[in-house]
This record gives sequence, C-alpha cells and structure tokens, in this order.
Amino acid sequence: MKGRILEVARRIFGQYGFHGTTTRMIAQEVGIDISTLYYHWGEKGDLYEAVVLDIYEDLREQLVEVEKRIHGLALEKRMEIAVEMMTDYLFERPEISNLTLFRYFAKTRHASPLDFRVPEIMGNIAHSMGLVSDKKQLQPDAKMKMLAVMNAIHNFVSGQNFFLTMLDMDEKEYVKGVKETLKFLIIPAFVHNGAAPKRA
Amino acid sequence: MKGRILEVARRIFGQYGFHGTTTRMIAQEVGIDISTLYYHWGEKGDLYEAVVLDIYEDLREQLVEVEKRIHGLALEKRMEIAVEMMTDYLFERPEISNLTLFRYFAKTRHASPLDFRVPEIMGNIAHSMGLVSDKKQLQPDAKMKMLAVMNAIHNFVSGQNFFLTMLDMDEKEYVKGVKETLKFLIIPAFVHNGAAPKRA
DNA sequence: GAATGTTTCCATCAAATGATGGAAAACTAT
DNA sequence: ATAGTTTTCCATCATTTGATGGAAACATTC
Repeated sequence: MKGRILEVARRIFGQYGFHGTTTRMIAQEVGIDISTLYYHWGEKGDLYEAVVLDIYEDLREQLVEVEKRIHGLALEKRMEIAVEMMTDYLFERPEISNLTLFRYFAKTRHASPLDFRVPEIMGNIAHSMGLVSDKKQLQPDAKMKMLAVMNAIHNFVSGQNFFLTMLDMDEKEYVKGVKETLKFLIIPAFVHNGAAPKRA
Repeated sequence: MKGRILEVARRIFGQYGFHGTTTRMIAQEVGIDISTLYYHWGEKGDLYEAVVLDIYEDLREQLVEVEKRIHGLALEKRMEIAVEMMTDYLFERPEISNLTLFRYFAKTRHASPLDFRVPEIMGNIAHSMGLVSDKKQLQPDAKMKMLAVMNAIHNFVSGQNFFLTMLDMDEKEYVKGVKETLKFLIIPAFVHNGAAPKRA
C-alpha cells in the first residue's frame, strides 16, 4: 500500500506541484480513505520528500544504464545515444522532469520541508555522457554545462502538452523534433569546442 | 492601486506559483485589506491572468530592444549580445522566468483560468536573435530551437538560488558562468551548423 | 455644502485543506 | 478459534482560503 501511494503521489505532485496537490486528491486516486494515507506516510511534506528522493534515485539508476550503453564509443556517438536514452526515459516519466523543475524555483509557504539534501548527480550525468573520467572532479563550469544539458531535456519533457499545442504537432513528431533539437544544440558545443577531456 | 497590486502579485505568483500564493499574501504585501484586492482585481485567477499577460508584454518589449541593438551585426556577435541582454534582463525579473516555466507544466485544480491565449513570441525571439528575417515564417523545427534557447536562459534564472548553493558560487560568479555556459552551448549550434538562414 | 461616485475596511461566510481519534475490519501467529 | 497486531474507515476538528456585503472613508462634481 505504501508503494501504491508513493506511485500515485509521484504523478500528482508532478502535475500539480506541492501546493496544488491535496492529500484528498492522492487518497482518491489510490482509492483509499485519507486517514490511510496519513497512517502510511504521515504529513504531506514527508510524502513529498519521499517522492522527490524516489525520482532522484530513478534518475541516478537511469544514468548508470546510459553509461553502460555508451561506454567505449566515440564522443559524438556517446552524446547522441545519451540524449536519446534520457529523452525517451523522461518522456515516459514526465513527473521526474516536472518535480525537478519545481524544485529549482517553486517556494512553499511554510518552513520548507523541501530543503532536504538530495543526492548529488551532476557527476553521474557528466560521467554518463562520457564527459569526464572521474565523477568526483567536476568543476563548477562543467557542472553548469551539465545542468544546461539536463535542463534542456527536462524542459521539453515537462512542457510537452503546452508545446504540442503551440507548435501544432502530434506527439510522435514532437518527440522526434525534441531529439533533433537537443542534438542540434548539444553536440556541436561539446564536440566542436574540444571541451571534452580525453578519456583515460 | 491596481498597478501596485499587479506588481506585488507578479513577484509572489512568480515565487510560489498559483496555488502556493494566497490572496492574503498579496494583500498583506501591498498593505491593504483583502477585499480591496478583490475590489480592484476580482477573482484570483483573473489577477493571475493579468500577471501572465503582463510579463509576456515585458518580454516582447525587451525582445524588441534586443533586436534594435544587434541589428546589422555578424551572426555570432548577434547571438552573444542577445544572450547577454536577455540574461541580464531576466535576472532582474526572475518572476518572468518562473511564471513562464510554471506555465509550461503546472496544472491547476479547477477549470483552468490559465488556458488563455498568450501572444505568440517565438517569432519575436528568432527575429531578435537575428535568425530569421521574417517573423511570420517560422517553421516548427526552428521554433523548437528558439524554445530550447529561451528555456535554457529561463532555467538558469529561475534556478539561481538552488544552483548557487549546489555550485557553491556567489551571485556574480554565477551570472558570469551562466552567460559563458549559454554561449558555449548556443553559439556553436547556430554558427557552425550553418543553421541560420541568410539575412535578406 | 450636498449629492454622487469610488475606494477601503471590518466582519464574516462557505468551502477546502491538513490532519486526527477511536472503532471496526483485516491480517497474522499460535 | 483466539489473541494480538496492523490497517482501514468514519466522523470530525482546527485552520486556512477564496470571496463577499455593507458601512465608513475618501474623492469628485456641481
């Protein structure tokens, strides 16, 4: 039951944000009484925290998968595949992108339950893209580049419904267009700028 | 009074989002009674709508300024200046970026007052970057590129507080790093890919 | 100054929201 | 089958939130 609640909470928090989500919405979606929700998860903020940690763990695991897949390939190929894989993955779980973006800037009205530490994944991202050989040594400027790359993907995933309408595309076209756009933007920067360190 | 309320509402909605913002928060910040707020602006959703339209108008005007400034320059120079100007502008008005991002994916719990039409500014963006000569002719793939560029800026602006901590930087370093990262990412894509159409 | 219109506030409402106590139901172990 | 434990629900609470009516205060016009 606890896991079912977490699963539903994840989706709803991802769509409506912390304040836009009521505990009753979650309970109703799961098909339980609201006190059952409190029985299993305690306060709303606790549940939200669990959700955020959950998505970060998912993201970390996926980055590991990406890395396995691109290991040993040429830089450009590595980036192409990384972008494809991350994009596909996130499109299937838009709440990850939404919750990530909410986390960057959405404030809450009370002592923030949201200021908990989240695992550092910048190094994982860089490593999974094959841009560093040692995850522990990432410089701030490289971190910013990683942020820009990941956020570019998150944005297209999160904004899908909005942008589909704006661009007058269907979903398939959109996903295809997203991938092309991301590669258009990202690959020249890293490949042509000679920004990638030599692999050990 | 009406304008004062709008100004304050803009900031608070930008930080807390629609559901995270209460009408009392706004009234208190302005220093008025809550019914005064309702007297001038009607329902909460109406005020939010006015705020969103307000920021879009601001953004449009700034894009016009950018265009004036870069007119006639070489592509690379145009993009550098456009990125600098837009970044500076948005850092002074983070609510624009926040509200824009909220709009892409944050759902509301009732018949959405948020689904109103907003002026189309993709053409303005492309034009202001000097990437098309006719704003009316933007193809979907070009629009996606514009989106990616603008969203990259919005993300760094919106995420400032979060990223400052993550990256262990002070504000000045951060802004500088943002500009460098954006140029690092954006310029190669457009300049080296030969993606920019010839200027008429 | 009076009449009229506008703005502001106080007091309040209905509904919503986060949350809980206690009892019943379900489950588990012997 | 019984006892003990866990889970679920109903009923409810305190507080918050969006919103309003009416009166007072203020501003404008003649």
